Amino acid sequence: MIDLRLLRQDPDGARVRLARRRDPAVDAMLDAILALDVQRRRILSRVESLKAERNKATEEVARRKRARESADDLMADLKASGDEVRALDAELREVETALEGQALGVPNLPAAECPDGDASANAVMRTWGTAPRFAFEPRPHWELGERLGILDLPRGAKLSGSGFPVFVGLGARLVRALENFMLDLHTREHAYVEVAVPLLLNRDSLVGTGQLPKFEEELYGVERDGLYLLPTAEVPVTNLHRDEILDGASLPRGYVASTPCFRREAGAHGKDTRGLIRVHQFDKVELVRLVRPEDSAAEHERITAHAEAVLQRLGLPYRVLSLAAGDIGFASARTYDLEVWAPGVNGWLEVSSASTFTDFQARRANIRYRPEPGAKPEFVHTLNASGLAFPRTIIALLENGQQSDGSVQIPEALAPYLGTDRLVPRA
RNA sequence: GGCGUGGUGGCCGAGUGGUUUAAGGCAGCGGUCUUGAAAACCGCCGAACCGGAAACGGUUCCGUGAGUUCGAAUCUCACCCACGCCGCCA
Repeated sequence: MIDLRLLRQDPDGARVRLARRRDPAVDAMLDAILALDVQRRRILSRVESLKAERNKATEEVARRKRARESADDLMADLKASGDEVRALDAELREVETALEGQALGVPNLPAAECPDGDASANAVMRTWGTAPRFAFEPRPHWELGERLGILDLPRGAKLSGSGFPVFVGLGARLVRALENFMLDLHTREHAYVEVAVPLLLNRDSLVGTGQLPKFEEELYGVERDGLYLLPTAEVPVTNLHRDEILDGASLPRGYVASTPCFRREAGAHGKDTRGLIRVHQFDKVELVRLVRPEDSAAEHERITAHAEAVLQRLGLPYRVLSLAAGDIGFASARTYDLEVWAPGVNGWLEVSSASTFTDFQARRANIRYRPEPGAKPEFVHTLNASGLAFPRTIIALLENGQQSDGSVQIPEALAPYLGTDRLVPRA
């Protein structure tokens, strides 16, 4: 959430910074917030001075009662002012509800380092590995998956609809292998604490990380119980410490979780959605870090390196993009996308998005820390990165590893987890 | 799902309508003592918001929301959560 005090102090500065997002709705929201903020403080000062008077008079009533004197005159006055206080309190609540509603819709301030412009201005920071050269036309993963007998999209569609893939045999084992491989890497070598978390989450959790109230249509909900299926483990893991004050000495904290993710992908059908490219349910290993504000830029580089390590171990060629201010997500201040090379579909696919949220999520989720024992609590900075999302990793493994005989070579680092170093087509 | 018990500060825990300005303890911070540390003793020690340059002043917060009252941690109602027993169930 935007810092209201900062906005009040320097509204034009906030406007200029937010303008880089190229969201035409933002200016009107800021106008509404500033007006509501003035209104709020006007009502607040009135109701607070009324309450101060009332508290004094109430004490006097108590004093007289103890002295067995009459307080009837005072009590009659207080009855009238009580009604006024109630009316003002109601008015205040209304203004505050409106104010919060607006404030929750304002995106995070982009970091100065973000390139200017929309998605076309995303900057390639570096490229790792080399794309394999084929003496034949490389096949897309949906063909490979079918021929290898590890992917069954039609049956997934039968069970749930398109975008719900079924993995069979070594395909299912590949999912399990990726999970164990990534979790082992991050816990053993990058010192993350593994957590297994709920997949159904309440509203507060989704507001905390910024999915709600704005992106309700992207979420699957269980309306009867007021719960939502997680779109990413970022939500439960970051919210682990919602409404807490952490010991400064315990920072930075790193958590890793492997979970399914559910996304409605409303309106995304038709383009770039074939096979496993864009699905409604997928598994992902997610990294989350809670850090001191002064460390967040360095921590952003670190968490990105942790995600990159997965691709490097798998020997998959990838590139790192710095997203432009007009392309970063709602809650993000700065994002690096990791895109893996997929020769079968002849394109770069996003397998990880590493973001720093500054204090935006911490403010919404009320996650604070004490810099020193006895010091005032401050908001932490939160970061996350996929490490990695499975379907596109599987796409890259199949399409980069494919051989002329239709088999697929599995990277050395993954083979022990899969129990074989080669996937072979069905007879 | 039914019945019962409970929810108080970073943690534990007292408090059944008005000096609660939430007792007491633990943890934390500062000090005395000590070569240093521990122990002991003394003092300080919640959060948010509003006004103010600051000093400071004010308001709110005892699971959440509504209500009764001049006044609510305390009384009433609804909801949420935890625990126990019963029922159902992997």
